[in-house]
Amino acid sequence: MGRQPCCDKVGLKRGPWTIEEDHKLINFILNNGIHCWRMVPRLAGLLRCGKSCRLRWINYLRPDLKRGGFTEAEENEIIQLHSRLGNRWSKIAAHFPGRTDNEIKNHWNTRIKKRLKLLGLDPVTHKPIEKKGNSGDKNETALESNSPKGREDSMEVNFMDNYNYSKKDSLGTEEKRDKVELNLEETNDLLNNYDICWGSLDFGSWMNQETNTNTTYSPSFSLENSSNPSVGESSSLQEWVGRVDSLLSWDGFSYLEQNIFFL
DNA sequence: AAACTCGTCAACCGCACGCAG
DNA sequence: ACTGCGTGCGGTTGACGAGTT
Repeated sequence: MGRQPCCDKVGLKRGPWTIEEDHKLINFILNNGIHCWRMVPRLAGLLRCGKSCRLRWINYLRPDLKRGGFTEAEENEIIQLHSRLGNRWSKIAAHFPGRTDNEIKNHWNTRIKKRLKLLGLDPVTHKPIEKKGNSGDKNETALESNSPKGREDSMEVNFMDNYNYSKKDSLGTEEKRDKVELNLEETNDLLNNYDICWGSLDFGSWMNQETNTNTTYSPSFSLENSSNPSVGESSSLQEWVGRVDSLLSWDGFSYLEQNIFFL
């Protein structure tokens, strides 16, 4: 007999999560921990499957998530780890506290892969791509280098620098570079705001206390072993939820506050 | 202004794995 | 050893916004 589906999909909601759903999930997990993902949606009053809840929590709602773009140092480390580990994203993510495997995978597929190709490196083998002399050859790199500028860049980059990116970006203009740096500044401002919100609560230690787990970061973060937050901690949890509310502009959900489990 | 293209990333799918019975 | 279940993982999809024509 075939394997049972992870959930009964009939009547379940799919697609992007609403703020209300997020709120419900966060409140439920903070109050009850996670003992069985399959039960979470039902107990939390969500029309989602357990898998979807797990994914949402791990990739987006987890309080210890690090937000914002990857730094160049992080990118370089990802590349080095990928050369050793291959597409084992969860293993790679284990080296980046606050980053998820999904995030790293996405970043790899959308950014790093292209940069490596521009550098003349095969993103799979991490070795220089052999130039195929035949004009008929149409590998991806060749296609991406179709533009004169693309070719120019790949020529001028010394790929044996081993992942030390050229000072110029793929477009090769200082103007573009300035733009990127500007955006980074904006991002940093945003991150600072995040730090203000998240940072005042020592979530790392709270998590460790709650989970009684090892001190090393696990990308497969789970509250499975956690007991319910004790009464003494509920105030800081409330504080956190309050901050989350303001952070995510959950103005429209104040009514939920009245129904929050631990109030 | 509309149509189209492209890049990004959240979310889904299905298989693999580990564990308990 | 086998089976069933819950979870983890990696590949893939599709919605959406930004940029371009």
